[in-house]
Amino acid sequence: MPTRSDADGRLRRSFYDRPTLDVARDLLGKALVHRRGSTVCSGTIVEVEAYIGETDPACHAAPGPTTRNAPLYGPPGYSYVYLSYGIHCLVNAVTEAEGFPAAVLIRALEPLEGIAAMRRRRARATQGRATARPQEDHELCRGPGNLTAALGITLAENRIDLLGNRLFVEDRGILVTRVVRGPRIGISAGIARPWRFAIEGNPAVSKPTSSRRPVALDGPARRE
DNA sequence: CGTTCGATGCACT
DNA sequence: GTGCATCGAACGT
Repeated sequence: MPTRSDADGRLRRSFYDRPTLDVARDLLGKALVHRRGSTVCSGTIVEVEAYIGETDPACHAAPGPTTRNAPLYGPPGYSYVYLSYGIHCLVNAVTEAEGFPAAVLIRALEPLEGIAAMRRRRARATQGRATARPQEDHELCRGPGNLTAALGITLAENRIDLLGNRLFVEDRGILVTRVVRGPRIGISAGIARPWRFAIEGNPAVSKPTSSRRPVALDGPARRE
């Protein structure tokens, strides 16, 4: 079978040019890396969600092509970053063939490199607000808005090639065995689709509302 | 345990 | 003008 990463472990275009659910599951355990100048921040991807096509009511492509969602219709292996609730930038990896709008939202990382920079950025992001600063390392990138703040990913990182040297994903040989799967978080439509994946038991995984608990992939079927 | 709510910017109707 | 793929504190039961 073809390798989907290069000699350095960088994921190739062919990794992203696949069914989105496969890409989502396979992104678990990979390392997301952001370089800004000499500052490098990275973390192991521990939680993702898939957004697939115009028929997925929670996907930004649901209304058809617009200015904002244009990256979803572009080639796979590009970033899609947008502003959520006027406060947080959320980062996706575009998947599937060009023309089919789909992506994987990166929801949580376990910090690897650049932890001091992550703490600085998170502290800056909470300035002027009565919000507690993260104490433990695994809190730095827990949640899609938190991880972009920690890594310094902004709208300036929208629609950039994930095969470049600025924002990319690496295979560092981590084998993920236990995966939990459940409904996506924070959406009002499309809740029935279990398109959220996370590494079981990882402390950096964001906490869903109790009514939306994930279930183990191997576990018993969950009642609707 | 659970739900509510403010902060905040912008794409979209 | 409306509604978010959020976060975390505050408050209700």
